[in-house]
Amino acid sequence: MPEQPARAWRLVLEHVERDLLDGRLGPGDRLASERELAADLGVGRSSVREALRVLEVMGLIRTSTGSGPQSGAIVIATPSGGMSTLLRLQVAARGFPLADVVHTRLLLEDAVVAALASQPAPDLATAHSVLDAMDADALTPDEFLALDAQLHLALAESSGNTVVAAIMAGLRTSIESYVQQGASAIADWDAMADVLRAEHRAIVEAIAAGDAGAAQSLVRAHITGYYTAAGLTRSIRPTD
Amino acid sequence: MPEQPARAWRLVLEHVERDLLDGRLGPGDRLASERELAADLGVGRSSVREALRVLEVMGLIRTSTGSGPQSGAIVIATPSGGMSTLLRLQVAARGFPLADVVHTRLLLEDAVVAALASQPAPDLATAHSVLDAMDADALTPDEFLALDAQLHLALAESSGNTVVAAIMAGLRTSIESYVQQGASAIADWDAMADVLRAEHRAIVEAIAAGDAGAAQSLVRAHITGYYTAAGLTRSIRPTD
DNA sequence: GCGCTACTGTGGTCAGACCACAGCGACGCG
DNA sequence: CGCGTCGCTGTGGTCTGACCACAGTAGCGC
Repeated sequence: MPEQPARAWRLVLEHVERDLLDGRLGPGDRLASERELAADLGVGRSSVREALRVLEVMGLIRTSTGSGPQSGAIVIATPSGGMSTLLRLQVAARGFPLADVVHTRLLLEDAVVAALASQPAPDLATAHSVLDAMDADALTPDEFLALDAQLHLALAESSGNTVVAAIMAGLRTSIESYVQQGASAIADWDAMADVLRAEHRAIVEAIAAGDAGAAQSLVRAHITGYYTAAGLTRSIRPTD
Repeated sequence: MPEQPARAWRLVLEHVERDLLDGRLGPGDRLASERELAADLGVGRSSVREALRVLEVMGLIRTSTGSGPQSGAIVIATPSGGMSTLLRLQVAARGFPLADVVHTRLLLEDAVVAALASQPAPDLATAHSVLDAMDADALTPDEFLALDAQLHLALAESSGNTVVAAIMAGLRTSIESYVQQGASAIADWDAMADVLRAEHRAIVEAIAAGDAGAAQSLVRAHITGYYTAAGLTRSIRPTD
C-alpha cells in the first residue's frame, strides 16, 4: 500500500474514529478540546478543526461555545443530517443523476411499506397524526409537501431500519428543490392535493390491513404519479 | 428565516453549492484558489479550507498541490468515497446498528439482481472476469473478500443506478472489518470459499437467464448464509 | 446568605508565515 | 540557433499566535 504523506487532519479523523470503534467514545460523550487534541496528536489546531468540521457535517458531533458540560464537541450520531448534505451536494455536482435518486427512493419506499405491512402491529401513530394534519385546507404547496415528507419519513422510521430512514430523508432532501419547482407547474393544485391525500390514506390502510402487495402498488403509483404530474420525469436541467 | 450567526465556513460551502447548482461549476472544473475564495467572500483562508475539506471528504473535489491546470481543487463528484466514509463513521458512532446495515444491504442487493435479471441484455462482463479471478487457489480470505466486494459492486453498477451502487459500496465498507473478523471464525475456509464461488456463479447465471425470482432467492441465501457461518448473526439482531 | 463580577476555558475566526510541490518561462551554454 | 537547466510563481498543507463571543463557575463584596 503506497501510503500518502499522512495529512494532518486525516490523522485526527482516524484518531477519533478509533476512539469510537474502541468504545472510548460514544453518543453523548465529549471530545477533548481542540487545543488538547492538537497537542496530543502533534498537529496544529487548524488541522484539528478541519477534521472536526468534517465530523460535524457528517452528523457525528455537535459543537457549542462557552464552558460547562454542554460545551465543546459532543458525539451525537444523527445520521440523516450528513446523509442529506452528502446526497444534496452530489446531486448538485451531477454525481447522482436525478433519475437515479428518484428510482432509489421508489425502491426504498417499496421496501418500507412491504416491511411495515408484514409486521403484526406496525406503529402508525405518527403517520396518522401527519395524515390528519394534511387535511387542513389552508396549506400552501410548500407546507403540504413538508408534511408529505414527514409522512414518508415517519413510515420509514416505523419500519425500524435507521439506515433506510436516513437514506430516505437524504434522498428527499436532495430533490426537495425540484419537487417544489414541480408543484408550481401543476395547474390545479387543490385537486392534486386531494388526490395525494386519498393515496396516502389508501397506502396506510393497506399497510394496516397487512396487504404488502397492495401497499407496494399504491406507493409506486403515488410517487410516479406525482413526478409525472410535476413534469419531473424529463427535466434534468439544474439551470433555470 | 431564523438565521444562525453565519458561520464563515458554511458561507463558503453554500457559495460552492450555488455555483454547482447554477452550472457555473461542473465535474472537471477548477475551483478558485483558497486565497481567492477567501478574499471574494470576505472570510479567512482557514474557513475556506474547512469548507473545502468537507467537500473533499464528501467526494466532491480533489485537491493537489503545485501549479498548472491539474492543481488546485477540482470538482470530481465520486459519490462512493463520501458514502463510505459517512456510513463507516456512523456505524462506528453507533448511529447505525449493524443489523440495519446488513438488512439494507440485503434489500438493495435484492433490488439489484432483480433489476439486472429484468434487463434484456445485462452487462455481466466485469462480473464474469471477477468470477474467474476468484477461482484462483492461492487467495487469502482477505483477498477473496475483496474480490467478493468487487463482484457485488460490479453487479450494482451494471444495474445502472449510481445511487444504489454508491450506497452499496458504502454499506460494504462500513461492515468490512466485521466481515473480515467473521472470516477468521470460519473453520474450513476453503470449503466456504467453494460454496461462495458456486453461489456466485448461480446468481450470475440466474440473472443471465432472466429469472429474477431465482436470482433474488439465491442472493438472499448467499448473504445470510455467509453471515450465519461467520457468526455475525449473533451480534446482529435477527432481521427477517 | 445572596447577588454580582471577574475569571477561565470553550469553539470561531482571522492574519501571517513557512514549506513542498509542479509548471512554465527565461536565461545561459554549447 | 537549439536545448537544457534554473529560478520564479502560484498552488495547497500546515503551524503559530492572536483576538472574539460565549457560558459556566468561583470568588468577592455587600
